[in-house]
Order: sequence, then structure tokens, then C-alpha cells
Amino acid sequence: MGSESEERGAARAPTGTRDVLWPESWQFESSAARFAALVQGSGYGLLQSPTFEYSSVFRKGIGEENDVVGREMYEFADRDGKLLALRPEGTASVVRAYLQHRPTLPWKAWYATPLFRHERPQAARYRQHHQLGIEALGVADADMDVEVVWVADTFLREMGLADFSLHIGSMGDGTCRPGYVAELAAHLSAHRDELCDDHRLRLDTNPMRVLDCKRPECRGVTAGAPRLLDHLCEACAAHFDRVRAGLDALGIGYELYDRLVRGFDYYTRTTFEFASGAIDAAQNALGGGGRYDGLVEMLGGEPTPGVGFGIGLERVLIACGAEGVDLSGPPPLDAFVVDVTGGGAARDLTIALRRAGLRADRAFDGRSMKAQMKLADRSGARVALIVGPEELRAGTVLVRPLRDGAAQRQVGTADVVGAVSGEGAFSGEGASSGEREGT
RNA sequence: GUGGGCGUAGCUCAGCUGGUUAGAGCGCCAGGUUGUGGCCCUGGAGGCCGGGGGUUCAAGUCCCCUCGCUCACCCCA
Repeated sequence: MGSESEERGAARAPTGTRDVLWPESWQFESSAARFAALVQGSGYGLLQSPTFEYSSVFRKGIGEENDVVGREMYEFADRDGKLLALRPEGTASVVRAYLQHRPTLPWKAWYATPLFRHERPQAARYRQHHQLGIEALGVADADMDVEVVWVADTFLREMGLADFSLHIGSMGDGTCRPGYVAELAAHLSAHRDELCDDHRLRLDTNPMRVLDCKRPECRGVTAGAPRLLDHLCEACAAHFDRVRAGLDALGIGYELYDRLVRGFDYYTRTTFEFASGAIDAAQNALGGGGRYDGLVEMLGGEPTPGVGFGIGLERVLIACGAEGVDLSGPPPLDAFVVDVTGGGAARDLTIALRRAGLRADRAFDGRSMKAQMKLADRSGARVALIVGPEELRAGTVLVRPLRDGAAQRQVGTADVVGAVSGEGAFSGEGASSGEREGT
């Protein structure tokens, strides 16, 4: 243990974390960009908030007896003795920011953030992972629940996923849940001896957790337990009906889960989860969310409704891999400059290309032409721009296409940018938006 | 927090019942082609065989400890 536990040798990333190198990292930035486009196009604005908060933000919102806050949170005192915590989930921070700045309601915010939990790592589970999420505060309308589910569902589909299912349920609210929990507790207590070891003990702190237990002992008991959905008050039942009607209207399929209990205390009414059918691991939840009409109050504000979701980016990408989704790679370079005259031409030409809005790179250290050509090939560039003694003398550049069989040709130095553009630069993106001033 | 599996070159791995200078493929570098990538050929660099201790004439190979990775439980994205 202790600070000297690291063995001699290369430094390494902390347990449960990982480095994502190029080009794999492209999947992260492109997915986040896709998400941003979707939510911004749906009226959500980015909330950029600190990665750590005062611990109380999470303790009050998530619930002390929840593992995420009780056992897994990275919590520490800073140099001023303030108790801080690295963000273990996304929603509480958004609500805290709302309370601090009081943006006009309804407030629709989105975020992309790393989350930290000190768990034992395993497949598809890390100590630092990334979530993309949205939160809508100040709207009680069931149609907002539907919108939130639609956004999540749409994002997953835009990522190319198809093999996943949506589970929805309702947690009730302050009117109906207490009565239900009492009834559930009574049922469970009557069968206390039949429960698994863990839940025999935890039964009293949070009876609803037992519904989540996968052990056969608990399953046996909960199979005959009173169902939450049968105990919703009129208002909650009507809300849930409207959510379901909305999903039906939008053609979003789902399965009803009468025992869907999300981990955090703040949920009320609608809860939902997306589970991948493709991930070959125990951790197949892609994301989830729900309504949390009591959270603002729990953190010290007036009663304010809210609903949102968080999606695990790593899991989405794992699911894409499992489903064989062909995630597009990064756009290739337009040109790679090969200079065998000392490097001065490469220096000037490369910068000129970049100033013209082209994607360009070059070789350094005066490597052999063969070595530079290998780098050009490996870079993925569409063309190599070769400058040798002849070109230097003639004031030209040899434009050599690398991706197709087209013939190479000499181009005057002043015309290189145009020639490279003409080879199909930016063919995918806005065709003529690349040019700046005419140079 | 609990349990299982595994730690040999940058990567994926081979090293039989312990026996001399530890191997392959890929990747990398160089040369074959003195102005040209992708294919091919040749050569090269690169390993305290995770770390420590023990058994033995001898350990990458056996034993113990430790660190790390990994999978599952728990919990969760």
C-alpha cells in the first residue's frame, strides 16, 4: 500500500482508468459532437460546471445509504479543510447550478462530463467514465418525460445502435410512495428469513432495493410482493399513462418494469433505463434517467420539477463495437509534405497549406525520401507533395496522389493550394467554405 | 468489500516433465530501388520473462509473498 506501491518501471494510469489514444479517441470526440448537435437542436444549452463539488451536494441529493455516495465517492478535504467530492453522477451538479444562478424556468441544460466512482473495475466499468446527459428543470408536464426519453433513444439510434431495449417504470411520489413502501416492507418483513443475506440486513434502510435483487431467494419473495404500479396515486397514474401514450405516439417501443428502481434517492414518478442486448458483459446498462421532482427541494430550493438522463459514453462505444457498427474514422489529411532539400520548403509549404484551411502535415529530421513517403502513406493523406532539388530549382511541387492510381504532376509553387483543393480536399464537408481570403 | 483467471519484446503470443547466449508474427528502423509509399526480400534495434524472497548444481519454468491486469459478485453508465 501507500505511495511506494508502484513498482519500478513505467508510470501507469490509476487502477480503473485508461488512456484513450488516437485514433480511438476520435470516437469519443465525434460521439460527443453528435450528441451536442442533437440536444442543441432540441433546445438544450451546455452547462459547464466544476468536476468537483462540496460533498454535501451529492450526499443530500443521491442519498447517504446509496453505494455511489456512501462507499464509492472520491471524497477529500482540500487545503482549506473543505470537504469536496469528485462528481459521481451528473444530475446533482446541474440542480446545484440551477439553485446558485436561478436561470429562468423552464431551464434545459446538457452536459458532457467525466464521472468518478471508486468501484472494483470490470468489463465496461471504470473508475472514471464519461456521461452525456440532459436535464429539464421547471416542467411537470409528462410530455417532457417523453421528450427526454426521445432524445436518449434518438442519440443511441443515431450512433447506429439497434440492439437495445427501453425499460420504463414509475416510482410514485410523496403522496403514494410512502404507503407503498410501508406495504412492501410489511410483505418483506413477513418473509425476512427467505431473503438473501444482504437484503435481510438492508431491508430496513431501503426496502425498494430488494426489488432489484437478482438472487433467487429474493426473487421468490418479491414475485408475490405488492407492485408499485398498482399503488400509484391518481396523479402519478395519470402522469405515467400520459408518458406511455406519448412514447406510443412517437413509436418508441418499451417494456414496462414494475420493479425498475433506479439507484438514486431523488427519483420520483418516471424512471427508465436502456439496456444493450449486444454487450457481452455483466454491465449492459447504456444509460437511464427519470423524473426527480423532489431534488431541488432536497438541495434547499422551492419544490421544482425536473427530469433528465445520463448515458455512459464508454458503454455506448462498447455496444457499437459489439453490434459491429461502422463508426466513421477521422477525416484524413489533405496533404503530406515530403522535402528532401533540407526542410525549408516543407516548413513554408505546410504552413501555407494550413493557412489556406487545408489539413496538412510533414516529415521532420531530414529523413530519406523513402522514409518520408512511408510517413506520408501512413498519415492517410490523400496526396504527397514532394519537393526535391529539381522542384526547388524550377519553383514547382510534385503532387503525387496516394489513394488512387492518378498520375503525379508538377505544379507551380503558387498553385499548390489550388491543386490540393482540386484533388478533392474537404470533399465531405462544406465544399467551398474552406477558403479564407484569396491569398 | 468478496471470489476466480492471468502477468515473457511497443502489440498478440510460443517457450514440452526446471538445463547453456529467451523465440515467432505484427509494428518500428535501415538497406535492396543513387527522387517516390502501399507488395516482396535482407538485416537491425528492442526483453532485470511484473517485483521480492525461497527450493535447486541450475528457474521464464517449482513454492511463498507482493504489485498489477482481468472477469464475476456487489453496485452501477
